[in-house]
Amino acid sequence: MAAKTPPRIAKIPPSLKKATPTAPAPARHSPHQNHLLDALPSCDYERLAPHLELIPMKLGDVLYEPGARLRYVYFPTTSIVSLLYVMENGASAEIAIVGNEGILGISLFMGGDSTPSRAVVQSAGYAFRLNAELLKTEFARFGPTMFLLLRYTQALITQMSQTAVCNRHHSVDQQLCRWLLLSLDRLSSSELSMTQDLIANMLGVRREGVTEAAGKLQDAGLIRYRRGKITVLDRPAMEARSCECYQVVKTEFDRLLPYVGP
Amino acid sequence: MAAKTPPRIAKIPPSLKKATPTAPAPARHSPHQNHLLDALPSCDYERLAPHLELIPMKLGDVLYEPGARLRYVYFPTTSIVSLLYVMENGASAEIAIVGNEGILGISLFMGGDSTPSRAVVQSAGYAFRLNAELLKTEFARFGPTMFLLLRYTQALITQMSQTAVCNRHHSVDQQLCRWLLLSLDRLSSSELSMTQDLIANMLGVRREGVTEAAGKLQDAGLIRYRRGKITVLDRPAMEARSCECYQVVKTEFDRLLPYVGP
DNA sequence: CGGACTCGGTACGTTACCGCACAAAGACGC
DNA sequence: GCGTCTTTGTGCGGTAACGTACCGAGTCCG
Repeated sequence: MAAKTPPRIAKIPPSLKKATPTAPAPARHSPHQNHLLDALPSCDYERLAPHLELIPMKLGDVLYEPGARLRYVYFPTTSIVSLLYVMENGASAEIAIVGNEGILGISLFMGGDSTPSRAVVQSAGYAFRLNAELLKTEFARFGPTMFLLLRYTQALITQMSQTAVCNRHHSVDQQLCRWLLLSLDRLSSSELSMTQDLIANMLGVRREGVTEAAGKLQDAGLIRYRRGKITVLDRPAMEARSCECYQVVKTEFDRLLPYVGP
Repeated sequence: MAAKTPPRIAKIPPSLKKATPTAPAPARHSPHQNHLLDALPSCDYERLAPHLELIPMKLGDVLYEPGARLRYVYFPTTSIVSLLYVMENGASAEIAIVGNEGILGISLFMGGDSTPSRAVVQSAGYAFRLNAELLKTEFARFGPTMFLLLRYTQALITQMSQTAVCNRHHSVDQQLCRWLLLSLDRLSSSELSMTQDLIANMLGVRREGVTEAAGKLQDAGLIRYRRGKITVLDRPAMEARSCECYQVVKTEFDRLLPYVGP
């Protein structure tokens, strides 16, 4: 395979893009829906709060491109964003998922100002946006916010590492379970708006492979699949089918960011 | 495969362990052989220098186990260390390589105190060891050392991400080239002491797969392989055969840590 | 120098996933 | 309500990597 491998690009499915409502009423939105923001000590939070802007995140939106200088960081509330690596030949693979437990743009405070990865909205919703300079300033106070961000980064590293191992050793079936569970944890509902093609791009496998794996799950009564909507019916069974990678990542997040408790 | 996959554990090959000399004379060793230490501003360096201990690193030594509290950090000079994830069934895969360009134990200052990964010496040599508390203290001065460590961590994240993508999309042939090049960059010579079995464990593939891939490289005149010794004969050709992952990682390291120049 | 062990090479059937091609079913716009 | 487009389902041949088994060559050690 490899060099010959064609596209497999994360194209934006136009139908879903419209189908997905631009998300629930922003009225109910509070920065506290993002666990990271919620965990800030109040004095740090007060400083940042006035500068947080609520932003709608549409499916397929690209928050940043490889190498581009970051101008904002994002704290998702109801949206989910994927960190993707896109290769020269267009093939892609997801390396991490970021939702209401985290922040997008860690390379800003890590010192890189940019990353070789691309951030794409994988599930529509909202996020709070913050100017890059303001976050850098806050980070440079060397207070609780800094340590929180670093702990989050460490958790993200775990997720990336586990993805690497999972890509090497686990079947598409198992990976699909892991992926669905990770996504589910970052949403309030048990329904995902997501085409199989999109999932395939995230996992870096063929669309047909996802169709087959999802078919098995549906036959087993674990999920219901209907044209871009997945409903998870039996979560415990999903966890049993998933590879250990899901639990490892979840455990490490809980350990490093204990406040995230549901 | 997956669940059924048996061992593939990084067992310590006893023969190589002895074969490899306990490394060159420590006399010539200086902390400046580690690029990270070398890049410290002199006032920071002076503070740490008295506490750096030169430690021999034998092939197969485990510097830390998953979940264990870190007591030291290590700055390799002539040794190379692999970060491995070992799975429940014993299967393993490398997620990053650390040599004289870096440091082992980043989770210490990232706030985790431990990682789910295991660090194994992959190429014998030396490293400077520093007490964990001392590094933490230095980090907490929020000076140049901190920013340097964070930039290194960002580079390491890139390496891990690229490994994830590489595991998904590239052939064993390509991955072997990438791996050899990354290892070579962290040594002064063009010869590696390394059994094919060990390489297979790092890449998370079968030993026979490595035999075959290495055979092709040897037939093409790019390397010479003789019982645990690989000599790279034609580096440019290796780079051409490798997947883009090698260059991506190298470029990002150079960007974030420009002083590392050879 | 000879036996034990390690390491590398080779062979063979099996499997998971790939690439391609095409058909059926659902959603949407007019 | 009809045509169009998107999404999902299915089938088929090809292939890279797997698991297993075995053997020869190199190395070590008594």
